[in-house]
Amino acid sequence: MSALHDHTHCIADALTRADALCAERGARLTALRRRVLELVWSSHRPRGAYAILEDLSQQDGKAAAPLTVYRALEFLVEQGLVHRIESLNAYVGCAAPGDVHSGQFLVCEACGDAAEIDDPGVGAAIIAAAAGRGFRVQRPTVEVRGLCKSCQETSR
Amino acid sequence: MSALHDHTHCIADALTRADALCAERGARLTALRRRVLELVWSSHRPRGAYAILEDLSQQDGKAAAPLTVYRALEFLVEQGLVHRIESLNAYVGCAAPGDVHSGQFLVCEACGDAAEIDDPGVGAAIIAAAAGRGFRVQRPTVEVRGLCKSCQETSR
DNA sequence: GACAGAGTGTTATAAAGTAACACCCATGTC
DNA sequence: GACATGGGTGTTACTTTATAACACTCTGTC
Ligand SMILES: [Zn+2]
Ligand SMILES: [Zn+2]
Ligand SMILES: [Zn+2]
Ligand SMILES: [Zn+2]
Repeated sequence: MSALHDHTHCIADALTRADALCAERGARLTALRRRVLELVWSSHRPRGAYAILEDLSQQDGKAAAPLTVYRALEFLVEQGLVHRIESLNAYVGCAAPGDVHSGQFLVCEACGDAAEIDDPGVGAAIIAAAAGRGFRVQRPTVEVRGLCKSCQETSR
Repeated sequence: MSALHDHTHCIADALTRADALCAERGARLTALRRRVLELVWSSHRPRGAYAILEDLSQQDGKAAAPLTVYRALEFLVEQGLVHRIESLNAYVGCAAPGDVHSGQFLVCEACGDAAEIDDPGVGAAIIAAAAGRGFRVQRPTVEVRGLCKSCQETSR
C-alpha cells in the first residue's frame, strides 16, 4: 500500500461500511467495538492486540484490560471486518468486508504492510488441491511473506 | 493421515533422512536435536513447543527449559526437517525434506492431523497473484482448516 | 419497573516465546 | 599437551500473547 494516500479516507470508509453492514445484520457495533476497529485501521500494517490496548489507554485515557480488546477483536473478526494474521499474531482491517472470504495476504518484511488480495486463482487452486484429497475446506489461510513493490524499489 | 499405519516406520524414516541430510550438509544433528525431531514426529499432529518440552521431562527425566526446545526447533525448521504451523503455534515433521518448499497444510479440525501437500497448482497461483502485484515472494504460508476425509466419513 | 440477554469490567492465570550470561566440549593450532 | 575458537547447551529471569471465572451494567421487551 503506497504511503502516499489519504489514509483518513481509508479509516472513514471502513467505519462507514462497518456501520452499514452491522445495521443490515442486526449486529451491535458498540462504541468500544467501533473504536477498536478504528484503531486496527490506524494503518495498513497488522497491529497486535496489546498495541491496540496501549492506544486505548494512552489516547482515550481508559486503562482497559486485555480481554476487553480481545473480545472486541473477536466480534470484528466474526463480522468479517477484521482479519487475523496468524503468522504475526496481529490484526488488520478487511479491505472488502461484506463478501465472504477468508483473506489472503501479501505481508512485506520490510515495511510491515499487509496487502489483502482475494485472488480467485489462489482460492480455486486450494479448493482443487483439497478436493483431490477428500478434504472439506472450512477456512483457508494464505499469508505470503516477501517484499512489496515499493520496498523492492527503495532497496535498490 | 490414516490412523491405521505403521507409524514407527514414519518416525524411523524421518530420522534416517534427517541423518543423511545433515551429514550431507555438514549440519550437526546433535542428540538433543535428534530427540526433539523424534518427539515432533511422535504423531502426524502438530505439537506445541511446550508439549515437546513436557515429553522431554517425562520420558527422559530431564527438566529442560523452554529455550532448549525452541533452539532445537529453530534448527530443525532451518534445515527444513520440521514445519511450523502458524495458526496453531505448533510444529510438525516435514513429509518431504530435502526439496525446497515452504509447506502447505490441510489441518483437520476434528482429529488435529496436519497433512502436508506441496501442490504445484497452489504454489503457482500464489506466485502468479504476487507477481501481478509486483510482490516478491520469500515464504508462502498456506494452512487450510477443515475436515479430513476419514473424519467426514466418521461424522456421518 | 421487572426481566432476559448481550456487553463490559476486574482480577487472576495460562500459554507461548525471548534475553542475558555462564558453561561445556569438540575441533583445529601452536 | 596447552590453548584459543566457536557452536551447542544449561540456567535464570522475563516479555508477549491469550484466556478463565465471575460480577456488574446496559439495552430493549413485556
Ligand atoms: Zn490507507
Ligand atoms: Zn478481507
Ligand atoms: Zn515439508
Ligand atoms: Zn480428521
